[in-house]
Amino acid sequence: MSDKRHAILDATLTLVAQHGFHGTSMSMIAKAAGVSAGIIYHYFDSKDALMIALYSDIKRRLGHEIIAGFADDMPLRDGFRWVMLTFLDFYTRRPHETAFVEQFANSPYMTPHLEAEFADDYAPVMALIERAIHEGVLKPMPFEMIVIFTSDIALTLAKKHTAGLLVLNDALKNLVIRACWDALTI
Amino acid sequence: MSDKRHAILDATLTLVAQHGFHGTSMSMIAKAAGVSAGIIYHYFDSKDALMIALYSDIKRRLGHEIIAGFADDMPLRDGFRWVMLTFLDFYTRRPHETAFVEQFANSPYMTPHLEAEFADDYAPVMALIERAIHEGVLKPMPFEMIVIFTSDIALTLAKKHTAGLLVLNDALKNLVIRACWDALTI
Amino acid sequence: MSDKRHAILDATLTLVAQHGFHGTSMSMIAKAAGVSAGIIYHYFDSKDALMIALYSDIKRRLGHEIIAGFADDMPLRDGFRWVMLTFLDFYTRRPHETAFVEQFANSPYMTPHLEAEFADDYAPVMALIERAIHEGVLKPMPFEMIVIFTSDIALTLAKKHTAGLLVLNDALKNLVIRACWDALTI
Amino acid sequence: MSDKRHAILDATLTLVAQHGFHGTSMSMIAKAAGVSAGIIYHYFDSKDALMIALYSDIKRRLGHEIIAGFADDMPLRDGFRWVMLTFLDFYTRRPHETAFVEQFANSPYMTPHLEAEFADDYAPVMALIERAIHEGVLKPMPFEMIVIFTSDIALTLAKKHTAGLLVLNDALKNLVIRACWDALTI
DNA sequence: TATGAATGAGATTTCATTCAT
DNA sequence: AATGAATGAAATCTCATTCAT
Repeated sequence: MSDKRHAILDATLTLVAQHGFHGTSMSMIAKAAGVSAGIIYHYFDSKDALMIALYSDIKRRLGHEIIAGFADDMPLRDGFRWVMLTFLDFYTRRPHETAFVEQFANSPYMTPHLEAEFADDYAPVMALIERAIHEGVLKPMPFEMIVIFTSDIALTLAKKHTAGLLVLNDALKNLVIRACWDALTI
Repeated sequence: MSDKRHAILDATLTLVAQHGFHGTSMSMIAKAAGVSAGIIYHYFDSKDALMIALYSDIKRRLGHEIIAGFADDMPLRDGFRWVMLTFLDFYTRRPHETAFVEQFANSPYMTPHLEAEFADDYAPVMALIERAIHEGVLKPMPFEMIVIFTSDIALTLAKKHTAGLLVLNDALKNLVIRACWDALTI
Repeated sequence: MSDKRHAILDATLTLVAQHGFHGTSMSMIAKAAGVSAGIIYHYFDSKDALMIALYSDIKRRLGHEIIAGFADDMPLRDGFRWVMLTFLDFYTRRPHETAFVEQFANSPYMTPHLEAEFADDYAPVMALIERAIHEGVLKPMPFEMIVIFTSDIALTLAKKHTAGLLVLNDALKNLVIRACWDALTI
Repeated sequence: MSDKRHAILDATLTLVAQHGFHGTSMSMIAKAAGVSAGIIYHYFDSKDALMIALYSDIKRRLGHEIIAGFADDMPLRDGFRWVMLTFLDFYTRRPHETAFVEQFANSPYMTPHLEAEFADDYAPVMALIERAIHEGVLKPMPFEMIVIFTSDIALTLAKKHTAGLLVLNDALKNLVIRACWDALTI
């Protein structure tokens, strides 16, 4: 991928995290990326398309980080722990990405159709969940409840950490992972 | 409070829930509220002030709904259940308010200073939590963890219900309340 | 109609006649009309809508000038002469309107649907033509041929007069009116 | 002439006929012609120069078609008929060229100086007209009147044919040729 | 209180043209 | 002779806010 495209995405991420979608103009992005305003439209069709591309990018990277530590025959509990730690890690180490994702997810940009595009990137996680259901480890509950007690909790927690409302040390990580495991399993 | 002020807040709520902050202009609000564009500035200093006023309004109303069912000498578990049910109810019955609050909370409008203003409206809940800590019922954890396993979980769940990703029936409500109680208590 | 709306239409007419659609920017129009750029969008939805409104305006005014001299029981030949003289007069006395109409008619703005909107303004002329057909004065020919040998010829002639390619004096007017009458009648 | 130059002119013709000057960008032309945007500037100095070159091209081709059927000693009436038929043919068979010429002729591109450049291409027609004047066949009238009752009428008629407003069959062609001959001759 | 015309800055986007390769 | 990324000015249009009435 071209250097310039990357610089544009990078500048967008930082600026939106700080100023929001509304507060981030295309000329601000151009200036921060060190490119001309016009060239952004060579790489992205519109401001909206740029935002969507950036969201996709982040989701994909997060998916890769999760998959990276996966083994097919991992014990369920280890898999769950790895997923939670990766989420917590990503969301705390990358506050800009996290802020962007949160804004995006609660904006009119977000559509179910878009979300479906990342299925491949999270396939191993899905496989893990299906294995857990099959082995009768999980309480019977809708799939989205599992999302809540993994990704959503991790995101919320990391945001509060970044905001300085709590300190996400190892003890708290363990506490949350344990709490969520207890919440999900029989 | 004047009828017009109320109409403006109402129109703003609906429009922002549908189109986002960015997609909601003052003239759209004026038209939807059936008032002139100029008069909005009689009731609110600026667009930002209007948004902040609306957020305060919603938070206050939510606080009142929670307090309404409170008794000082309520058993802890009953108090917890009431709080959870009220959150779940409010967030599912009022999807516009919920969407607005979520967008607001993840936007540059939000400041810790602002959040502190609602302390009074949630005082009885705080008292309940302090009683629980004092009685040694809760696991030792930062205060914000308690927020996560009550308000934040309820909000996330209600959003998924509104989005049609799951159905929040009584069984699921009980399941979540139980899971969160288990997560928080020793 | 408001003064400002009129000033905008007036400025647009002059500028487009001189510089063409492409060469006439909204800010040029605003400056020439002595208004701010934004207010144009209070009166017209878009640049296109402004151009279409101006075209309609001119067509309507031309229609009124023609109708003004009409009597229902006019001899056909007098009616024809009046129509031709009015066209020639309008197109020579109003070179800006003429240049604008010509550009508009040969641009993508023009649609059959739009043209149909002026039927009412030219109804008496249509009635005259129908009377001529009914009385068997005209050669059998498509309606548009009649347009060619009246309006279109007059426009072309006036343009050449304005361009200095010929001088449209009374003698030439009579010659053309006679030539067109001969072309159309049996 | 190079293939690429030809492809560029061809693409420009089609696009301008459909979208107008304003609606036709250099990159649209490049894509339609299957060349890079930059190379257009190797063949033409600017967008304006390209448009002018295309106009010249069309006028020259039309001139050639007319001359092709000419004999110096042709009877006047046959010459006139040939000229009219060629105009009608060209303008109906080549609607893109016709639309382009019309737009161009009514745009700021057009200058008398430019028009004078085609004198050579239409020299035999001019000779025919001079012969007609010399032989006393024509009514005394300005030269441009002759243009109106030949080229301009043919163009207008063909445009209406292309627009579906009338059908230009042999009968109508003969009617028009006769009408114009009558209009011009004593 | 209330209107809505008016402002003017600024937003997104387009596009003719250039230039390193 | 050819590419297409890059520029930067300018275009259209929006919008929070003001103000005469």
